[in-house]
Amino acid sequence: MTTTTADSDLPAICRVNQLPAHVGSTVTVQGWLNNRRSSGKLLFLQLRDGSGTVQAVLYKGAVEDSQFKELDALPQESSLEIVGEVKEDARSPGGVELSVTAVRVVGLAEPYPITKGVDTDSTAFLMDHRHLWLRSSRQAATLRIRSRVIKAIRDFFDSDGFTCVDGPIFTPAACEGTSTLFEVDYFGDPAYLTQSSQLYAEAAAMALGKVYTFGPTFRAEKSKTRRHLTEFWMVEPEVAFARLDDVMDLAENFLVSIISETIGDCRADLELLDRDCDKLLKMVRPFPRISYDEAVEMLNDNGHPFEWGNDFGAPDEEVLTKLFDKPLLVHRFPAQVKAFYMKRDPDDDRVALCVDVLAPEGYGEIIGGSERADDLQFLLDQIKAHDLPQEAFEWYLDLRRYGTVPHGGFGLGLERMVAWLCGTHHIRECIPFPRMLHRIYP
RNA sequence: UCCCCGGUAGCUCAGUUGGUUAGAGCAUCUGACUGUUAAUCAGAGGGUCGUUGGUUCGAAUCCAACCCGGGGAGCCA
Repeated sequence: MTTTTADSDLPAICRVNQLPAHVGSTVTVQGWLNNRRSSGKLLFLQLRDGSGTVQAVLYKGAVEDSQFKELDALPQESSLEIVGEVKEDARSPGGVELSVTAVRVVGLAEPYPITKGVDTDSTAFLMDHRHLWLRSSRQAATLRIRSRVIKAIRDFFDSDGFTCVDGPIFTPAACEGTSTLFEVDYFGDPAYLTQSSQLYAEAAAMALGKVYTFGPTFRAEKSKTRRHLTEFWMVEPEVAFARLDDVMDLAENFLVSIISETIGDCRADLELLDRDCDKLLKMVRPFPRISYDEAVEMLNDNGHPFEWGNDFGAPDEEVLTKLFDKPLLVHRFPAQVKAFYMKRDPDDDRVALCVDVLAPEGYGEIIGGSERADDLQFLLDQIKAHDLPQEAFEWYLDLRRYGTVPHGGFGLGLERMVAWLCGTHHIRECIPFPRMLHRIYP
């Protein structure tokens, strides 16, 4: 419980989720009117404060008749300070309720657009009202889980000797073509919003050993699927002297840590979202690891013809992930479908030392990582073969000129991770204000 | 960029051989009710049927173009 400052005449303020500890006390609850029901001389005000909702019971006569009448007609989402005694009552949702002695209307609301008939099928309407939709219980729960996932991510790396070194948002040149980059005017020259901090993370790893970057990422792809945003958050660890097996171990430990940490603190929110936490807690090490070659074989064995050399599409991933009940690690893809900076497998020059982590239940690729090419001449050849401007990469090539070492890392898409954890169908609900094709408001 | 679906009240939707004044639930407004749980009950207001053009005596309904949105593919995290 905290004490008030501005309105010190009111009893101590209590958040809704703390009310059970204050049965018998008179407290103030600050929040918004979630719902209202009346029964003649009896009025039920359901108040939401971000930590939960509580039912406040008001008898006619407890306040002046004129105020009772005003409260009996109060629009949804009006903001209130309610003073009342905390009482246990089995008839109240949540077990405790407020027996009201005073109410202050802080802000009278206009008729609220999101009404009972609006459900999650009304996508365009809810997206246009995203700023209000956040007030619904499912959206608020999702954002609390997102916040906890972010903390779990930072805690995992911070407690394992990693240094957080965020990459720049403005970048000078494309690392993989400009078609998927957002161009901005940078004092007369073109610049681009970052679509990965990986190259910068590699530079930082040569200075600090173990680093991670965490920030927004921008992709100008015109993707319209439940797995895509044009602006999303990505965490990218990078470790000097790490080999592909180390990268896969790190990814596994990382995912298990996020799941257990988040469930530890957010079980109620996950259950509100109808997510089966026990099922998630079965995601323990080791995760299945298969090579691309084995994956191709599995696809063909399961009546899903697939030719070696192609990248997996969403339907291919679905077939593969349905064969397992844990995240699936697929490693050593054909180099031709992967980025120029990935190291080749010394045992098979056709494949790259890379790994994709595919989440179960159709959430797709949540992690992509690799061991990086550490040989200067190989990178020079790759840049030429990919038709990239070498001068833009001189700084990156310097990392191979001045004490090159094996190293690797991966990137995890935050919203895809949160969507999988929450069981949310579309990742747009897993970021406060999603940016998509056709969507930049609010 | 390609494929599929849609656009009727603030919201969700119904509305076909083309035919009076376009309906329902929720929301809003008015009233009733001393334990409601998405409260209930009675009444009221609320519409450029996405836009433009065409066919027709007559179009929400049929045709065309366009606009907007949704789902998926590709690409990716």
